[in-house]
Amino acid sequence: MILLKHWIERIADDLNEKDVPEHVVASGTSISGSIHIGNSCDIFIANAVTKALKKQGNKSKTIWIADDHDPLRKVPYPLPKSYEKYLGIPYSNIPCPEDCCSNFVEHFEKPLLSILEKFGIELEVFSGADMYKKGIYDDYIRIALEKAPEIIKIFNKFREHPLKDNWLPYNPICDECGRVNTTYAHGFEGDIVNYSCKCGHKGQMDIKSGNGKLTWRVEWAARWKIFQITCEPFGKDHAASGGSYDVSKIISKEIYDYEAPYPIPYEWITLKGEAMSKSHGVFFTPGQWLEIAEPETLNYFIFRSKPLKHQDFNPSMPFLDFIEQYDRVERIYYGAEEASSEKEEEKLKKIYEASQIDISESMPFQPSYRFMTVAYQIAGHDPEKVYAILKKDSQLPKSMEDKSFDDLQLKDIDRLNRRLSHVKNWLDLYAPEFVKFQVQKKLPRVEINDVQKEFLLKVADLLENENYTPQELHDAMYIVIHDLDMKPQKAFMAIYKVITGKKQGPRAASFVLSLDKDLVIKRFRMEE
RNA sequence: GGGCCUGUAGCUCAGGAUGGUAGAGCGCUCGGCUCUUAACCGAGUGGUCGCGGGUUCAAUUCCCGUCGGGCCCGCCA
Repeated sequence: MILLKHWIERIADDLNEKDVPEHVVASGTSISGSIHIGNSCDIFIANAVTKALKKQGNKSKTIWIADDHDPLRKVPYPLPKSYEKYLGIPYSNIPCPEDCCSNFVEHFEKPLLSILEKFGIELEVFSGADMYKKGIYDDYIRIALEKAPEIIKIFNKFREHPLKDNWLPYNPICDECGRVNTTYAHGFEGDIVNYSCKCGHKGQMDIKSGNGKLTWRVEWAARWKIFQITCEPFGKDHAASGGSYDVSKIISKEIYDYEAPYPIPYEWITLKGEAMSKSHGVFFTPGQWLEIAEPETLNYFIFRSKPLKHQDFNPSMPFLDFIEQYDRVERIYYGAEEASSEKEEEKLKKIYEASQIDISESMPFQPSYRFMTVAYQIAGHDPEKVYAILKKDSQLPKSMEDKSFDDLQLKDIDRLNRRLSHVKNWLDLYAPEFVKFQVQKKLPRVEINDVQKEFLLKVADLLENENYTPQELHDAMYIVIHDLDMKPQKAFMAIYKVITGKKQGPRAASFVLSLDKDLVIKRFRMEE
């Protein structure tokens, strides 16, 4: 039972076999637009591996390299078409689209880098463009140029159409048009490379200037050695046989004499069944995640299944199920709920552990996310009121049933507040219309029949004369319904119509009681 | 041409490395005073684990094959 290991631990176990002074787990992201939960997966995985290695007593760190020397290939959402003029130009040479950052790269990496701390992720940040400018790649470029014939041989093993004999694994940035994907380097002398560009320009450049780029598979291999990378997660596109990992692995060994890192290929995450696409605007970022839930829940999303499993993310209704699942796992972890089997318990605990940033001693307060979508719409962001609603509707865990709001610990109130803002954002951003309702400030224009009116009047009288618990009111209302010989559905509908203007709503009795009594009575009497 | 993932309850998916005929959530049904709702609580219901072989005392799990679904690489990175 304790033999069960999370896949992150297994990877750490494998890495533990390697005899290195320090593990370097690398992640890297192309800055081709907003960085979303799909392509920032490697950061989360890399961080988790580092954490697991440290737990074993190994020295380890996570690094992140911005692939910002790559050329722009597609204009990312939501930039205007006019950005097409930058196609082919390295990201690092493109201006900030909103004039808020020093350039394009900063504009898109800032939203990610600024929130990593919230996820408890520590990493060393590097810029590809910077590395070229500082000359870190220089020796590797020299080797690549000299060993170009060998590299061609390796590449050709995987190619249908062999590369030309004069091909060089290096692309200068054109002096004239600024593009890096339209140049062809055909010769070199020392550090000077001769090239021609599709724009018609023929030129020479010095590799030391940083105005050029190793071809990807060679760059990747060089990078492994430069940073002494021992492990790296990457998208499945790199992992296909004959793909870039296969080739870079050989380049690394034969050209740079470095053992390729332990690979962790991962599957892409789809959004409501659609492939995430930066150019089409179909994506969901870690920052957006934090608007609607705690950082641990994203970790849970990523770590609950093996990295090559397909995962779909849907922030709409299924998100509520997801959060409830997370809460359940949390309860199981803290022994507040029993899992269906020992095996399941073991597994879920492992996943929970892997998802936590700091594991708290006692179980965090879990005001039901789903229920709070209702409570919030009644009470707004008023934790005391919301707490009262939770209490009245038996939504509190046993240990809190008797506690009043004033008895709550600070961390519980904190948690309640945070979840309230998450729920608010979810309602604003992703909730479908049918779960939304609003207590109308004035009597909405509604059509209800005489029996329904009679029902409301009688209930108003009841409320005026007595204080009820939800159950008592519920029962009392049914007596009225019975007396009037009406369908319950019609009765409830009347309540919702005069209060929210809709035909449906939250469970009527507790809903009515959670509202201001005078308002309800007046409303039921159709007074205002 | 090569490779990966996937097929398990009505739906979404765990499990599979260490073989001993299966789990969750949602749904559904029922109950909670006559109890609406994708928003409450409780109980229950639910599967020849895609198909065919093989190994084995025993296969959902391992092996081979096959069919269906999704995706990646074929040089852009």
